[in-house]
Parts: sequence; C-alpha cells; structure tokens
Amino acid sequence: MSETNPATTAEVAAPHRYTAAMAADIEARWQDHWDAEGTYSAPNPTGDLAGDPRIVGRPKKFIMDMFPYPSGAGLHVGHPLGYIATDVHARFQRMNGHNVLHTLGFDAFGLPAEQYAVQTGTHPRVSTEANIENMKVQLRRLGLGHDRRRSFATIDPEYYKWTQWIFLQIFNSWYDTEAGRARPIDELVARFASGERPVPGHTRAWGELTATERADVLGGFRLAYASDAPVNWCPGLGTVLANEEVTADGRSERGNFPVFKAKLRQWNMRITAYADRLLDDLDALDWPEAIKLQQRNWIGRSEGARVDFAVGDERITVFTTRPDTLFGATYMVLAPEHELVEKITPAAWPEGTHDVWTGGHATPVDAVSAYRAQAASKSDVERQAEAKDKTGVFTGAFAVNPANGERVPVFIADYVLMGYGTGAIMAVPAGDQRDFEFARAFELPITCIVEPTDGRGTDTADWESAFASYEAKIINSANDEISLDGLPVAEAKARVTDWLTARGIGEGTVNFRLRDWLFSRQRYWGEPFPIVYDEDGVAHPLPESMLPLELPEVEDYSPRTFDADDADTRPETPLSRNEDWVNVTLDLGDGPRKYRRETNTMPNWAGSCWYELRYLDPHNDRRLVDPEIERYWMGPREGQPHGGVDLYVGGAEHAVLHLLYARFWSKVLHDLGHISSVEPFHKLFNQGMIQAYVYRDSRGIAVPAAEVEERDGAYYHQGEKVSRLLGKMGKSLKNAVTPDEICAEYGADTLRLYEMAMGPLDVSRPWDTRAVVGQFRLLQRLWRNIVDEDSGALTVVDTEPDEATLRALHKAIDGVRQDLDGLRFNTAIAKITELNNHLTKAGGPLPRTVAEPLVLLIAALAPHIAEELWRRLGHEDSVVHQDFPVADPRYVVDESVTCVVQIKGKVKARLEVSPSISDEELEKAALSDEKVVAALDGAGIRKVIVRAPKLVNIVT
RNA sequence: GCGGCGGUGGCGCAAUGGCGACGCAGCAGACUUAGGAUCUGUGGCCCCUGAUCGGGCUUGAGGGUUCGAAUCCCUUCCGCCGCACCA
Repeated sequence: MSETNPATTAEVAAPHRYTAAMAADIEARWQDHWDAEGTYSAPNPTGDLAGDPRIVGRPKKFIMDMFPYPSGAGLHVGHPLGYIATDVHARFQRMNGHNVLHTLGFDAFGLPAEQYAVQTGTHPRVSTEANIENMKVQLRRLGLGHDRRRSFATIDPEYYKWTQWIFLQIFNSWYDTEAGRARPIDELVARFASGERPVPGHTRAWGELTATERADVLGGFRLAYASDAPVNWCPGLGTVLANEEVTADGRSERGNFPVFKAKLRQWNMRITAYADRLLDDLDALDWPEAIKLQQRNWIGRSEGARVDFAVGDERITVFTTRPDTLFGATYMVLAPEHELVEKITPAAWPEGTHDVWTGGHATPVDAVSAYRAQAASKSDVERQAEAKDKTGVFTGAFAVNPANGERVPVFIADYVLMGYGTGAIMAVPAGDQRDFEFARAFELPITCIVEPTDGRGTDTADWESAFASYEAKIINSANDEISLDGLPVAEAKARVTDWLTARGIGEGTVNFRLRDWLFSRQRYWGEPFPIVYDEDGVAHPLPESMLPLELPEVEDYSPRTFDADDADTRPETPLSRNEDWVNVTLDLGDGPRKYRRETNTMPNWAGSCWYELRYLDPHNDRRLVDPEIERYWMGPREGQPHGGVDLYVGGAEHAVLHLLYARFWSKVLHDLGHISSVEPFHKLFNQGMIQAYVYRDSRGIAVPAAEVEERDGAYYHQGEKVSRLLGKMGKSLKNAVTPDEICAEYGADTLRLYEMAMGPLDVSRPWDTRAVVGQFRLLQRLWRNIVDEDSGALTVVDTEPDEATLRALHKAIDGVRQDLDGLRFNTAIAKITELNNHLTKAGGPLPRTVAEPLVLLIAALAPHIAEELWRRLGHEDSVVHQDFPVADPRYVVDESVTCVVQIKGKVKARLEVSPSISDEELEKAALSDEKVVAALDGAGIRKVIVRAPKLVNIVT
C-alpha cells in the first residue's frame, strides 16, 4: 500500500506524462498560488473583508460543512467526503457567477480533547492546537477552496467571547407567550414594577421583594436558568448530560456509561418555550424528510387534555391524549418522584386493602419510601430492562373520577415518568396496554368503554390485551350532564373536553416530549459561564466589558469521575479547585464586592450553535456580526422565508443534537433583533459514510486490512484464514486509509474524483483502494488529450470540431451542469468520462473549442489539473473564476436518434432516424426494415405502437 | 412492536414507463528485457454452432396493470437507519 506505485512514477519513455510526481508538483504549486492570490476570498458588503467590487454585486451562496472536531488520530479518507462535495459544489456555484462563502473552522472544546489531554499528560489547549495544525495540513493537501481569513476554532477567546455574550443574551431574556417571542428581561421587570403584571408566587409588590426573591421569580422566566430539577448524572464521565446525550437504553452516548437521575442545581436553556416554532418552521426547510421526522419525534407534540382528580383536598392533574376514555379510568398512577406523593399518603392502610397493593409493607409510608428508594437506585438501563414486569405500590389514597364519581386508588409506579406530561396519569386499562398489564398484575377493575371491533366481547375478564382503537365507538360513558355513548373517538374527545372546561376541572392542551436543555457540565475544557454569585447566592451576569472570561491556566484539569454504577456519587467541577480564580472582587456597577464564579462550563454544543454567523464577520470585536453582512449572506429571501445557509452538509448523527440547539439559538438571536435569519440552515444534506472492510481472525480480533490477501474468494492474514465484514473505518479496526497516502500515490485530484465517483453522496459505500486508479486514468487520458507526453507541448489546434464531437461535448455540458447543481457528482464524473473517452477514441489533436470547455467541466472536481491545463492553454486568469460552459441546445438533441424496433416488446432492430420524424414515416421505415421483415416472418401484425422518434413496437 | 429507507453483473453503481451509463476486478491482445504501468478489445447466465450467425433468460421472490416494468400496484422475504412504558 505504502510502496510507490510504478504506474504513477515518472517514466523515461514519457517525461511529460501525468504521474503522481507531476500531480504533486502541480498541486503544491497551485495551492501556494491560490493562497498567495486569495483566490477563494469572498468579499463582504462592508467591514474588514469588503472588497473586490467585481464580485460583491453578485448573488451569494453560503456553502458550509459541519466543522470537524480535531482529534489526535488525524483524518482518514472518510472524513473529507463532505468537504470535497461542498467544495465541488461551491466551485461550481462560483463558476455560475455567485459570490461564494466557503470556509471551515474547528469545533475544539469538549470531552474527547480533554480525555486525550489527560491520557497524554498535555494541556488540552496544547494538544488541541497541535491537532488543529495537523488537520489543517491534511486538509490543505486536498485543494479545498476555503476562505482562510474566515476560519477560527471555538476555543479561541475572541470566538468564545461571543459564545458567552450569547449566553448572557439568553440569560437576560424571557419568552413572551402572548407575543410568541423572546424579549429582554428588563421589559418583564418593568411590567412587574408597574404592577401591569402580577408577580407570580408573591402577594407583595415587586419593590418590596428581596433581591433573592426577585432573582427566584426571574429565574422562572429567564431563557437560561438554574434549577434543581432531576438531571441525568453520569458518574462514569463525572458530569451531568442533556437528554439528547443519553441513549434510549439509558446510557451516555459517549463512553456508554449508566446514567442516573439526580437532583442537582444545574443550568438549563428554556428550549421548550420554542417547541411550537421549532416544529412549525421545519416545514419551510429543505431538509431530508428523515431528519425532519426525527426532530418532530423528539419535540413530540401531542394534543390532549389536562384533567384534575380530587384526592381529599389535593388535586392531581393528569395529561391524557384520550380524554374520551375518562369513564374507564379505574385507578391513577403517579411517578415515584411526584411531589404530591408525601401529601396524599396516609398513615395507615385503608380498611380491606388488597395484599398485592401493599408490597408487604405495614404502612403506606413504608411502602412508598421503599419503592421510591428502589426506583432511585435503579439506572434507566435497569428500568428499561424490567419494563415488561409492571411494578408499583398503592399510596393508600383514593382519588375521585370526575366523570362517574367513583373512588379510584392512587398508585406510584415507575412506568410513569416524571419528565413527561404532569408526571401523573389516569389509568384506563381497557384502552391502554401498559395500564392493562398493571391492572392485571394488581387485580384492578377494567371497565370497557370502547366497543371492540375485533370480534372480542365487552366482558373484559376474557381479554388478553387492551383494546386501543381510534376507529371504534365509545360506550358505558354517561353521567347526568354528559353522554359520550355511541360517539366516535374524535367527537367524544371534543365533547368531554368542553365539559371538563365548563366544569373548571380540565382543559384541552398540547403537551411536548421535548424538555429543557441541560446546559452545564462538570468539565474543564469548555466555555466558562460569565456568571458570578454574590454572598446571598444571587447570580449576576458579567458585563460585556469583562468578556471573554478566559479559562484559567490550571495544573489539574482532569475531571473527577466515579465508579460508573455508583448512583450516590455527586459531581465535582474542575474549576472549583482553583480558589484564586473562583473568589473574586469585582465592580459590577455598585462598587467592588466579593463574588464567587460559576465553576460549571458549557457543553461542547455551545460553540457549534452559532458558528455559521461568525464565519460572516469573524474579526468583528464590537458585534457578534454586522447586521448588513448578516442580511447579505443569511437573510430571508425568495424561497427561503427564514433565511439561513444555502447548503449545509454533514452526517445524520446530529439530527436532534446540534441541529436542534442551533435552530433554537438562531430563533432567540432573531427575536432579540441581532440577526435577520430565523433558521440557521435552509438546505441540509446528509452525506453517507465511507465504510471499510474489517478483517478478523478466529479469535475475533481485527487484523490490519492492508496485510490481508485474497485467494479464491477467501481472505488470509499471515496464512491464517480471516473473516470479512463491512464496518466503519478507523484506527481501532485497523482498516483506516488516510488521504495522505492516496494523495502520495495518485494526487489530490484523483482522490477527490474517486470520493465523488463512488456513488451518490447520501449513500454509504465501501472504500476500495484498488479502484482509485480508475479516476487516475481519467486524468491521465485528459492530460494526454491536451498535452504531448513526450515533449510537454500543447497539442490543441484551431480547427473546428466535427459534428459528433460537438454533440458529445454539449450533451456532457448539459448533463454535468445539472448533476453538479443537484449534488449528483458520481453521474457528473461518468458524463465527463464518457466525453473524454469519445475524444480519446476519435484520436487526433483536440480543437481548442473542445479542450477549453472540457477543462472547465472538470475544474470544480479536479481543480489543480484544471488550473494547470487552463494556464497551459494560455490563460492568465484563474480557472476558478471562469464561467461554467453553457450547452448549445442545438447540439444537445441528437441529429439522428437511435430508434428501437421491438416485436412484442423485444428489441429486434435499430434505426438511425431524425428526431423530428413523424409517426407515419417511422412506422413505414420500421416495417420495411429487413431485420424486422425477417423477424416477423410473415406473421400477422395486430397492432403497431409508435413513439417517434425513439421506439416502434410491433404486436403480432 | 411502530415508522423510514433500500435490495440491479464478481464489486461500486447508472437508468423514474421504452438501448445495462461510468468505473473496478476478470479475460484476450498490443507495446515491452519485464509489467502490478500504458494502450486496444471483451464484458451477466443458458442454448445452438467447428467457429460465426442466431435464439432464450436476467434488476431479492411471487403475482398484477401495460404493446412494453428495475421503474406503477398487491403479496412476501432480506438488509440498514430512527423511535420505543411518552400517557
């Protein structure tokens, strides 16, 4: 693999052949030239990057990749797939008269960098910056046309100054549900102060509240707020995590450690305020349906009703999507952590309490605390694993079903989750499978309130499962005021909701699965919060003048991790070890006072939530981004009502993390008037993965893929037979192929072509190093069609091309243009190959009027060789800014078309005919063709179908 | 379990109702001291033939619509990706 391929080394016989050595020379030369000339600089309408009036008046395209995380392992050939694709598309758009913004930064805060630093004993800043430098070298070798002036890393203080600034904007705002948008918190304070709006939770006026009380009230409104709600605590990582970072089976997405629920004071972002808008605005986005669907599922909007059940003097509010089944609610369930549990649990079991309800405990208090303790010690993994067996315990309390006045027992059970709805349900065992299972386990009554349509009877004693149907009719559901009997589900829902509303014991409501975003982490390597606490514990934002709040240089930056299974542990923030940094005296406008700094750091998503905006105006130290610049590149316009990046390419794994968070921040910044765009990314495209074969020996251990030999369809490593499976590419599987080695063997242009030719961009496919040579041959033939391999002289001539060549050329232009526009790079390359093969076969020197458009056709895909040939063809200007060729429609349609003559659908003959031939003429020509006559052999013709000019089908 | 996407030569794939694109591998030849370079040709399977010519079958499987289906419809199998005690 690493041996030099003689195919690509210089040949004595042809000193000017396109070889790896020549490619390396050409590529290095033009990369230097582009950097020196600023070829890929995209001018802004104003500011320090303004300039080049030739370009600035053009329509714009903002074409972006999901920026990379600079890992220590470096790149393998899978990483740059998306970067090459956006680069080709960006170059194509540039050749179509657009001012194209295309650059790449680095997402460099976060766990892996920290872990790498701990392992290697280097400071994360040192190792991360070294990794970035290494990655920059690897990427530059690929000839990506990035505007380097706009690149940055999220760890640069000049960048995270603005990440912190945005945090403060979010902290200092609240969501005005009437206006449906965020507003500065000062406006809310003014309303409280004037009495226009009552202060929730207090009877005293705003002016009479203490600073702590005011802070608590405002904390209930701020879009960034600290709260004590249960969070996902991951002892194995030593940090808390967002819901989005916990897998379905209750483990950390990174590291795969168990996650426990723990009550900890943590920072949150009130993303739930935006649930509706995050859902609705998806419609106008040009995103893959699969990703939209995932976001919709994650937001999880469901319509239903809230219903109050009385329990003594208390009220339990439940959320249900099936208020129509209210009459069938025969018991209730609270989540174990529900705050009403203590209040309603009596001292003793009611008379005649069923043994299975008590869990064998002497009192309800014992039973409840035992069950709660057991639930808390269980990780979500265990809870999931035991999902089939319904567990729970009776609280000893009864509620009243408001529909039929019946006393129904109240249970706690872990199949009801505190984090969804109100953390309490009315249980309708006849209509819900979970409730049915619980009812059977605890011998609870099951009242049939929906008429079964599947043949079963209405006696639920015979049932083996719940009957959950939206098609059936309601029965057994009437009281003195209302009857749902005979109604279909939808109507019954509406009627019962009206009744509940009129009685003041419920209302129609919309519930979301989405929960607020847990925003603090117990790590060193992240943005510090620009927050300090006074001696009363009240949080104060730092003024903008104190930003950036830089990470302190510390000796010990390692996270405090714990036994992964120990739920009783609690996190410790690395920054808290640094007393000098934590305890400060600051003047926040009321004289110098003592404060303690917040010691949590932001999650690694923070930096990627808004980076597209900073590309626009990367050096602005007075504003996040200049409004005029933002409007030019990102503003709403025809077909893009919410504005946003024109094309955003990246992996599908960010469907609900980065993409949801970034949308949220974008909307807040828009609401507060900082940006004109409402959505960050108008068009999203998910590239597939480059897979690689993994070879394992008999013990299942991966062996180096490069050392495996194939014999008769089997695979061998050092004589031992090994198995082959398709998997990911990576160091641990010993199958990584680096772009560096492919560049060394063939050059960057070949690598770019191969990655684009492998298949459609959105499909995953296996890497095959052997096949790369095919694209190298294309470039060799292209080169040979224009340059003499022996003398190095240009071979193009000034004669006119023949008709067939003109048609081949213009058909290719037409097809390649459409394919590059539609991101179908694989078929674009096939069409260029086809044209080049035609020219090779035709032989003879190439007319200049063919050679030049040929070079322009491939310029976006293989920019170095195109730039070199363009220069050799005598042009001083870079090929980068040439116009993409336009097909002449006269030559796109063939002068003669091959018409297929079928007999009973089988092709029997081909005729060369004019594209404008009439049906009659074509039929006559077909029927008189000698092959057709022979094939018919006198058989009677029943019918002739003519589709001029392409087809005649004769039915006998 | 629910939802989404997809099955085409040895391999990656092209073709959205009408000719199996393009590339790799393979085979044959040319140039060569040599070939893993380069160039030319070939290009799935079966039948017929001494060889041509010719004929038939092929897009996971089965059925349907149509003059004609990889493409549209129904049934079914397999693979990948989401979601999953969400009330």
